Amino acid sequence: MLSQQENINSVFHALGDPTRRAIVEQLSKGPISVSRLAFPLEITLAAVVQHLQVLEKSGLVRTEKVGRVRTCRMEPEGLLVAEQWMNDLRSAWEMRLDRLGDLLAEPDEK
Amino acid sequence: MLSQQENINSVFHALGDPTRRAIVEQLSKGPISVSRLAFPLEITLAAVVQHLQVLEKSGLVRTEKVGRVRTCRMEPEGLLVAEQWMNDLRSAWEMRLDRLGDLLAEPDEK
DNA sequence: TGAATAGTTAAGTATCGGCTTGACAATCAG
DNA sequence: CTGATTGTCAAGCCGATACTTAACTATTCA
Repeated sequence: MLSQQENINSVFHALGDPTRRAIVEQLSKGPISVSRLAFPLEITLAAVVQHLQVLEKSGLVRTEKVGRVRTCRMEPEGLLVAEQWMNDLRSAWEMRLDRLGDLLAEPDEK
Repeated sequence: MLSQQENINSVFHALGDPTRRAIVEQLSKGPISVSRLAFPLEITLAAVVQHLQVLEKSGLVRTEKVGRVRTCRMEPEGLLVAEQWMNDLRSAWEMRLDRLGDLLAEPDEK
């Protein structure tokens, strides 16, 4: 089981690579097999499989093999940790601005 | 000038590193100098400066030097491209689900 | 002026990450 | 069974990157 910190790390690390972002963009349009995923990317199947392993460990993608074809789907829940991290960051930033604003508005409050 | 794609890439790449995320977390609490930023990170000043260069090029951080101290601030606008990318991804995913739902609800529509 | 503070820059190192190749396994179609 | 499709695994290559060290600059302060 991944700790929260490790999970955040794996998600941002996964999204840091443009090829992997292209993969999840494709998956957002619907499930697809590994080889059909590979085709427009112009890299080998093996490379795509490696990207998929990274994405799967991060929880952004789920895959399932039936017969000889592995079908890949986006896992929207996986995005949550990243979205949450950014929201928290913004909140901290804005809370600080608010406190600053209060101080400026009421400089001589008791 | 960075293209949109290059910008998305630089932001996600910047956030892919845990030390850099720690830096922007610290900056969300307010501006701070480079050496005060470095202290809890347990790496050299030089390393922190390098991270700051990455963050600055991505637009997530702005720095300004006055006298001999460089003050670093978070640039919340920089987050927008990443937030936008995630929103677009979710939208695509949900639009697809909607169309799927329509098909199931009205299987014999003209 | 001299010493301390704060940061910069360049060079080198070592690890990581993305990719390929090539050999292999499993499934399906004829 | 044979051959084609689809994917897997292991090894290695190589460029990117996180980090250090060390020499240097600029500013502040006593």
